[in-house]
Order: sequence, then C-alpha cells, then structure tokens
Amino acid sequence: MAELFVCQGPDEVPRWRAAFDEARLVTPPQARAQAGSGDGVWVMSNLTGWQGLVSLLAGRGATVKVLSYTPSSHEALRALNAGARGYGHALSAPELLSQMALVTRHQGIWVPPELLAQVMGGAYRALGGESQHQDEALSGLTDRERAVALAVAEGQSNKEVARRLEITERTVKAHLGAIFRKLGVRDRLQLILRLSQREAV
Amino acid sequence: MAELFVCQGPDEVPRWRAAFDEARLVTPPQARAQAGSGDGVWVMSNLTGWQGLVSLLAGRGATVKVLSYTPSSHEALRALNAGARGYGHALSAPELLSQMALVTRHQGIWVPPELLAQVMGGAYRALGGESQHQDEALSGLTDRERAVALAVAEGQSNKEVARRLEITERTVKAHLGAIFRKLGVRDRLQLILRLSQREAV
DNA sequence: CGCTGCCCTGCCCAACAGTACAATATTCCT
DNA sequence: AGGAATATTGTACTGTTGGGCAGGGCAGCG
Repeated sequence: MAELFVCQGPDEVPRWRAAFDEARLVTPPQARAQAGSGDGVWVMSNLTGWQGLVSLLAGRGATVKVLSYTPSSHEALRALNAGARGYGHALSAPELLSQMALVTRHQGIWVPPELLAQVMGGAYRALGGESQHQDEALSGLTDRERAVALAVAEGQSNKEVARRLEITERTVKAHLGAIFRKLGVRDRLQLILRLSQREAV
Repeated sequence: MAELFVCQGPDEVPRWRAAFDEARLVTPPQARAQAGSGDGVWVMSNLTGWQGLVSLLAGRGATVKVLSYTPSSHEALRALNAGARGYGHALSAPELLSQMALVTRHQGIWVPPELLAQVMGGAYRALGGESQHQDEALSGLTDRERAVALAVAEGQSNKEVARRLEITERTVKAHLGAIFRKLGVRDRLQLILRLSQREAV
C-alpha cells in the first residue's frame, strides 16, 4: 500500500509533495516493477506510452490516477478506458489531489467537474444515446424555454433571440436562467456543448 | 445538509435505514420542494420522470444518486447524464451505499465496477476518429493560439484558460483576438460552433 | 375563489468578454 | 542591422451576460 508518482524528470514535481509527503517519485520502469495491488499510482499523461502503463497497473489491481497539463474530455476518456479511476490537471491544488485519492480509493471515479458533462455526453452518445440526446435534454423544458435553448444553440446572442421570438432581452435571460438550472449547466457555452455535440448520424 | 430518499410507496424501503438512520423518506413533489444545495438525494429509477427530477435537483446543487432494481449501463449513463453523481443497485449492501455517499460527497462519480468497463469501452470506441475538421480550422493558428482555441472550445472561461496555460487573462484575450480574426468568427460562441460541428465547412 | 405554473417585463448590478492603444522581449529571416 | 512574426502584459473602455428583486397577466385545477 504505497503512493507512487510516475514521471520522467525531477523537474516534474508539481504540488504532489504538499498533498502526499510520504509519496515516492518513480520512473515508468520502476513503476512497472514496484506497483502492485492496492497501491495508489499517479501517471503523467505527457509520458510516452502512458496508456499502456495505466492498463498494466490497473489490471494488476493498482488505483491509477492520470494527471495532465492539458486536460481534455478525450484524454479523460482515454485514461478511464485504460483503467484509470481518476483524471485531472497536473497542477491541481493539493486539497483536490487528496480528494481524488479519497474518492478513487473508495471505488469512485474522479473527473474534473468541468469535463464531466462532456465525458458523460460522449459516453452517452457512444452507447446508443444517438441524437435523442438533444431531445431528451430539451424534454424537461417548457415550449418557450426550448425555443430559446435552440436559438442559443445556434450561437445567437440574447438580443438576436429576443428579436426572433419577439420578446424582451430580459425575458430571454429569464428563460435562459431556467434552462441553465434545469439542465445543470453554468452558462450558454456549456449549453451549446451539451446540445450541439452529437454525431453526424 | 440532509439525506433524502425519494420513492413512491412505503414498501420501497430497501436497506437505506441501515446505512443512514437519519435519512428521510420523501415523495417526488416533496423532494422538489425540500432538496437544496448540499443535500444528498437518492432517487429510484422506477419513478416516472426520474430523469427530470435528477436534473432539477442536480442543477440546484444537490448530490444526486440514482438506484435501480435493474441496473444497466444504459440507464447508468442516462442517470449520470441527467446530473446524477452515483448509480447503483437498489438492494446494494449498506456499506456500499455508505461508500457511494462518501465518494459522491467528495465530487466523485460512483458506478458499479461491472458496468464501468462497459460504459467506458463503448465511449472510447465511438470517439475513435473525431478531430479532423478541427485540425483543418486550427492549422492556420500558432501553437499558443491553438492551445487557447482548444481550451475555449471545451467551454472554459478566459480566467480558466489563463490558469491552465499559466499566462494572464489579458494574454488569453490577445490570442483570442488573433483567433477570431484568422477564423473569421465574431466571438467564442461561433468558435465553438465551428470547432464542434463535423460537416458543412 | 385561491393556488400554481408559465410567460412576460422593468431596474439594477457584478462579472465577463472583446477591443483599442499601447509597450517589451524573443526568435527567425533577409 | 533591420524587419516580421510571435508571445507577453498593461490600462481603459464598451458591450454582453447572468441574475436578484419585484411585479403584471393568463390559464387550469381543486
């Protein structure tokens, strides 16, 4: 039961020390040799062949977390698919790293909140969610809210939506507020990502 | 900060009591009225309109977990996509429920291990060949601009991009200005639409 | 006849986005 | 040496966005 950080150079020591002072820094070959069941392993995604390493260690029973300097939903999916239980930014705050460790140690999955919607959206579409994705997300909305959501998903500004629906900008905002709340997104950007990301059938 | 179990009949009381003796059993309408930010809510997937309820409560800041008598990867994705942070069997052992609560309370995702591989595998296969349209649009940009564009395309704010790339917000704006000019879009909304749509150049 | 849900609006405010007008540093090419 | 492109940051300004507070109108339901 150890905590291992897999990275290449000695300059690659972000804030891990602050979160885990008992941790050991190791190179990929060392990790292959040492890590075993029950260990917590952190792998940097800038290592060549990190996915293979993750698969190997995860298959051996280790709890693998992947850290990246440039997190993305695609990389997150690659990591999780390889068997990682956590994925996050390499420069995350120590408290966040501790949280990741806690969650993953208890059979949980940890992904940055901002990537979660995308990762889930991708996974959902992949498993036969098809283009019902939009309809389903929109089904909980009222008629007016749906109209606003669709217009915003086309990239229209509040002013343009207001003109199209012949209502005030204030009303557009009111509908948008309800949409954000119901769909659990924080702003129109996330709304667009949620609605416009579906495959070309 | 309360723990709520949403179900229809009184006969629907699995082993929750054992895991959370301070919990309250409520009906869907009561849940809508009472649950708020920070609350832990458990929703049965045999309720009609459970997805809407999950969206609503999750959007409100509650930590929602979905329980099913017939778990499937598909239903799990529906739950997570609706904003739930946990999904499991309604008759799970109390220790498992406690674990779910712990994990989800710390921003983690909890899904039965046997479903996880299925979910992730499907997602990964489907996302095999995505970014080509992106490469095309991004090819005219410099390295830095491309990094900014990709981050923005994920829905990140200027502040978040600045943190990720370790530069000032002002610099992010500078890069964005160049991106808008080169790609001929007026703002980040249009940028997202351009990068996330696969056809129609 | 109240109650509730949906729709519409006004005023106001904090935060964020985009840009104009700068300046400084580095690198690569002529 | 000089120029061009890139990367970085600053100050200041305008416009957009999201939302709190507050209200009006209309339909359906018990």
